[in-house]
Parts: sequence; C-alpha cells; structure tokens
Amino acid sequence: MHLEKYLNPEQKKAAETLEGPVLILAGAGSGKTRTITYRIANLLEQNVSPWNILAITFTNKAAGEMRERVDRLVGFGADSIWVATFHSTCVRILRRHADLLGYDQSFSIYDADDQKTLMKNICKEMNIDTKKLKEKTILNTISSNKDELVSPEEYDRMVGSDPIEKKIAEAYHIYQKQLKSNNAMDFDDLIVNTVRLFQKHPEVLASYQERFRYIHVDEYQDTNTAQFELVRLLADRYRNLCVVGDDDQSIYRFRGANIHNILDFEKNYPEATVIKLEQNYRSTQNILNAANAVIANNQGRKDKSLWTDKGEGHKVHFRLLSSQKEEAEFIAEDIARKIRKREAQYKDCAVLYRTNAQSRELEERFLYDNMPYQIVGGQNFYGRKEIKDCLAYLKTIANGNDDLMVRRIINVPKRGIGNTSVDKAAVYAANNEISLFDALAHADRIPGLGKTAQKMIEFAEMVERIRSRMEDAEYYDDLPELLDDVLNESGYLEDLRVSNDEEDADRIGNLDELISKAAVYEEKYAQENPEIETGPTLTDFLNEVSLVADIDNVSEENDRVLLMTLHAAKGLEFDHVYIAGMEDGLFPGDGSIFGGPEEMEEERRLAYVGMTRAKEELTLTAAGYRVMRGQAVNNPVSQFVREIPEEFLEGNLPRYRSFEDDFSGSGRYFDDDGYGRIGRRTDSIGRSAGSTAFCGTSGIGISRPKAPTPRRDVKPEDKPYAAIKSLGALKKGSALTAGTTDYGVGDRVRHIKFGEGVVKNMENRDGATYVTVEFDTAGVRVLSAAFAKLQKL
DNA sequence: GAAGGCGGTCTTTTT
DNA sequence: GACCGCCTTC
Repeated sequence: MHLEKYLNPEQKKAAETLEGPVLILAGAGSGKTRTITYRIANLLEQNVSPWNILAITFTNKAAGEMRERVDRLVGFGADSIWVATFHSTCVRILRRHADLLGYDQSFSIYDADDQKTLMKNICKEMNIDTKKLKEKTILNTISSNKDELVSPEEYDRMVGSDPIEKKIAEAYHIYQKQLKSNNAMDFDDLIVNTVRLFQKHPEVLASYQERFRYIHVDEYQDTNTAQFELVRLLADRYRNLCVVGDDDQSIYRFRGANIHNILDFEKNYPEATVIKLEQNYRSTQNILNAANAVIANNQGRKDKSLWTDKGEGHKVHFRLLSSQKEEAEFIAEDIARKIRKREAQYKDCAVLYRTNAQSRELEERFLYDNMPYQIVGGQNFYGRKEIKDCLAYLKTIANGNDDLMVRRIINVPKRGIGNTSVDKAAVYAANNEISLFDALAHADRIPGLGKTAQKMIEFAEMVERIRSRMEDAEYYDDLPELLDDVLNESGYLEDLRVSNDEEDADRIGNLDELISKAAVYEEKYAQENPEIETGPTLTDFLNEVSLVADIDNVSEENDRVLLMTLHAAKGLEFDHVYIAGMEDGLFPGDGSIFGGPEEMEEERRLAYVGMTRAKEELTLTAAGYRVMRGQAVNNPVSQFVREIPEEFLEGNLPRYRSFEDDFSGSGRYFDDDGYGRIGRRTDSIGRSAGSTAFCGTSGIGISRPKAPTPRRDVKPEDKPYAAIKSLGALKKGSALTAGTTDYGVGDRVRHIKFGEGVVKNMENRDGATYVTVEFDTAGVRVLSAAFAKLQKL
C-alpha cells in the first residue's frame, strides 16, 4: 500500500506502527479518522485477520462511518471487524456471558429516566426526604463511583461519619440489589459489569484478548477510569493498543472522563510510540488562529500547535444582538443570505449552542422563515412518553422480572388498577420472592384486592398472550408486527385515538415512527448479519434503541440546517458554523465561572471544539438581553470572544476587551466582506447593544435595556408556538400522513392478521388516515392506515 | 381511583 | 417557564 500517496508523514507513521502501544495525538481536523482507516487497511494488508481487530468509537454514527470507510478502502473483510461504541461492545459481551454474573441474557438497560424512577422508589422505602437529598444527587454519586469502579462495599469504607454520605452508601446497595432483581443494568453498569466479568473470569478475558489482538480507541480523552480499565484488560496480552485523542477536546469530565488517561498514557505504556498530528485540513487560518488563541489560555496541555496551509479565509464574525430573538433572526437571515448567494446549502450550516434550552428560540425562527432544520438532541425521540410506554411493554415481554417497567404500564392506559393495589401486589411478590409480574398473574391469591384482582389477571394474560405468540418462530422475526400487536391489544392505541388532546395525534405519529424504526432495524440487522437467518430478537431491538444517541440519526442526505449542543457537535465539521449565546453566564456558564479553574478549562475546551468545527466561516453571536430560567438577564460578551485577538475578528465587538477598559462606547465595527448589507440594522442594534452589553457583572451596571422594539409587523411570537410547531410537523410529514395508500374505497385488500376484505370507508382525522375494512372472516374493523399496512389485491 | 390545581425548584453538557 | 410532586375534590 502506498500510504505516502494518501497520508502525510505523521499520519503515515501512525498507519504503519502496528505493533505495541501507540498514542496518536490528533488535533482537531487533523485527519484522524482517515489515519485510523488506513491503519486498519494496512493491518488487513499485513494479513491480520479482520476478526482480530477492534475499534471503539464514541457514537454509533462514528462507528458506522469508520466501517464504511474501511469497507470502501479494502473492499471486503470489513464486516468482520468489530467496530462499536463502548456501550454496545459491552452489551454484546455481557449478553453472551450474563449468566456468569447472575443475570439473564435478556437484561433490560435503564436510561436516566428509569434510574430516577427506581431511585425515587428507593428513597420512599428508605424514608429519605428528597427535598433535602435529591434522587439526582444520589444517582450522581453512584454514577461517579461506577465511573471509578468503586463498588457499594468499597464506597462503604470510603464514607466517613457524614450522615448524608452514609445514606447514599446505603441507597447504592439497595439500588444495585434492585437492578439485579429486575434483571436490569444502567449505562454505567454495562462498563463496570464487563470489567467485573473479566476480573472474575480470566478464561473469558483470555478469549477476548485472543480475539482482539489489535485494539483502537477513538476519542480517548473522553474515557473514564472504568473504560480505561476495560481497555487495559483487553490489551494486556498483546499490547497492540492504539489510542487516538486530543486533550484539548476533552469535554466530558462531568460524566467521569479522566483526562489523565490520555495525559499519562506514556506513563502507563512506557514503550508507547507517540505521534502528533498537527496539520489541520479543515479550517482556514483565521478560524484556526482564533481557536488556538482561545485554547492557549488553558494550563497543562500537551504541547502542540495546529497549523494549516489553507488560506486566511474570512475573519471570525462576531455579532452582538440585542436579544435572543434578534440573535435567532440574525442567524436565520445570515444563512438565508448565503443560500441566496449560492455560497452554501442548508446542510453546510450548523448552529451550535451551550444548552438545549437555546434551541427553542432558534427553532421558532426557523419555522417562521420556513427554513429546513433538524434539531439534534433535546427531547430525545426515545425519551417521549408514548415511546417509553411502548418500550416498557416490550421490556415487560422480554424480561418479566423488570418490575419497574411493569409498574410503568400496569395502568397505562387506565385499567382501574391504582397505586394502592399495585403496592399490595408488590408486597405479596416480595414475601413470596416472585416478580411483580408473576404476582399480578396470580392476583386472586393476593388478599384485599377485591375486583382489582381480576383486572390484574387480565393484564397479565394480555402480556402472556403476546409473549407466547412472539415465541412462535413465525412471530419472532417480525418486530413491526409485534409492536403493532402490543399497541392494539394493550388498548394503548385506542386510548390515544379517542382522545381529544391534539398532542395525542402526534403521539400516534411517533409510535408509527417507532414501528418504522423497528422495520428499518430488521433490515439493517439482516444486512449486517447475513449468516443469521432468524432475524433480530426483541432483546436485540431493545438493546439497539437503548444505545442510540441522537447524533446517530443524523444523515447527510437531507438538506437542512443542523441545530445542536456543542457537545453533540464533537467529531463533526461544517462549512458554516454559528455559535449562539457567546455570553458570560451562559457560555461559559455561571457554574464554570464560579466552579474553579478546572471547570473553566473544560468550558474553554468546549469553545475550542465548537470553533474548530468550522471549515470556511465561523460566526459567533451574543445577545445583550436574554431570558434564562424565566429570568431576564443581561450577560456580558463571553470571555472566550474576548480571548480572540482582534486581528482574527470582524464584527460589532464592543470596544473594551475587559471590564477595566472603556465600556461607555457604542461598540466598534470591523469591516469585512458580505456584511455591508446589514449595516443599517447592525447599526441600530449596535447602539442598543452598546448600552446593554455590560450589565450584570462586576457591579458595573448600566441601565437595563428596554424591551427590544419589534422590527417587523408580524413576529413569530404572534403565532402560538404550538401552531407553528404543528405547521412544522406537517411540513416534515409523518409517515401517517405521507404513507402511500394505493387503495381506495371499494378495493379488496389484505391484512396480515385479519386476512382479506373490502375497504368500506376512509377518513382523515387528527392528521391520520383511518380505513374501515369489512373482512371476509374477521368482521368490520377500523384501522389506522399507517399501522395496518394493508396490501391492495 | 382519577383529574385538576397549586407551589416550589431548578438547568449545563450525555453514552 | 417547565416540570414535578403534593394536595384537594369528585
């Protein structure tokens, strides 16, 4: 392989150093994925079996991209390379050996929501006043312990006499016990339990060490201690461990990432080859210089300096707007301008922000302007109530020991089974050492239930019915059908259908989308596992949906602006990047400003990550007036903006560079290309901004700004948000409305379960199409067109 | 057992 | 301003 044709000398060295530990310090945009891809291709060329290669990435999306690129490069064999995230890697291993840890292979995976519910119950049991000691606090402590591989017993020994800590330690014990009895693991457990598995069962570890002779870890700066230990164990035999990372891009300290894993790699692996990739292929010089200047304020970094041979490019744009509304408007208009001038397509643009809450203002504006966009994160699809409910049904079917899920759905939809009765059943279950579900199935044996007992039994029978049907070979393969059954037989769908609540129509759409996702997953599974004939199991599907990140669902194919947090943007790049809310108090947030230098440095790395996403143009914006947590604030311009030397900046940056400087001026204007057109507006905003920009910090108060004067006759806020939102929903088009119904009234159709029949009526209600079918044998039924998937005959 | 209303409390960032 | 938990009422 002529690596020198495709790689620079450092990259080439990285791709050629195949044996022993390798640390690749890959600066932003330095072509690390490219390098790793070629390294893997090179391994294959040296006759290393793809079966022996492991690559761990941060997101499924990154994993998919890496696999695809290797595939393209080597043509074949890439399928057998194990490319996955930490969490999905662990799930795959754990499912195979769950019994060794006392788990069943169909264990549930709990997300943050589930964890909180569980902890809430525990606090109730322990009589913990959750006003004094919040569930979240307990869970955070438990999580940090797990990140550091500290077991409940070890934590016992670590806590002193502090009564709160002692309570947490006790809660940790109970929490783990309940997870186990529910046959469930939280995210952290996936890593911790895999490490424990390896520690307790050397023969299992040995088999994986033999298999994974060449290990790659991407985004190594974001690994925590547990993940470090996992990798260390796996690599311990062959020591062919190649880690790639950038200490300047470590932004997950809050979830246990230990920056010393990368800083001290050479201490842990003294024989390591260290390679620095310092040439940036992504950004123009101005952008890079600005980012370098900001990150230079951090102490204790690995010494490196990024350079580029790209031209100077545009200066970094900065705009101080008077309010968050004006900020959103500016960004939307600026993107529209670039589209008009054919400088960009929507998909070349991304808007980044520090907190998810900021997305709303932007979204409203984008909807108002009819600009295509996609928000990554925020209210996760899988976090929605109806989706969680549906998944809780599925988890109950897959894992009857999961009391938490049973509790969630036992009375959804309403079955007249209240909390008091469920508690009675739970007590009975505990006394008889059976699961809650089994107790419900035999509710007639539980004293004091009255009529409720029968309702419980009916519920249990309904679940049993679906479960046993699923275990038929025929059904096992058909996830969409299974979901369809669950939604129909549980009465969940009917409940939404008869509801007058507008939101419930959306919910039906979301459930429809979940079914589509199940179908897509089946297809994907069949492609990825051609050797397996049976298709994915329900547990496979549940694992998959538990481990998807929001970013995984972003496809390049759609032409739309992406909106996401700075964290979500890591690893991505765009021609045009906007970072909104560059204000002290928001970014960096108050927590970081007052949280000490370490916090501040992490925040600065986040700024660095954000800025280095930009290839061509980087635009930073701030609002002099904004509503945070329902409170009006006047934030000063972010210190990160002030850390950028003037020569790389353009815009209406206020004249002062620090609070000691002159802050009475109306702001200075730099001139650059393209912005002349909005001079008039900038001017007026500039003036008002000039008087509002410095309130709120250092006691140098200048008068509170007046409410910004509306510049248009119609502003987005004139329309109720919900109306705009549904407009957006329509535009996006749910599968329900967009679904192709090639049949009409009078046509003969076939339903997968009810057989053949004649369409009697079709009507649109709440944005969904309902079809009335007179079946030959199953009678007259009203079906949702999207769900029923009727086939025209 | 269900539904609606009131008041308190927060918010980073996520696999 | 949103969510959650607790309370009251039917």
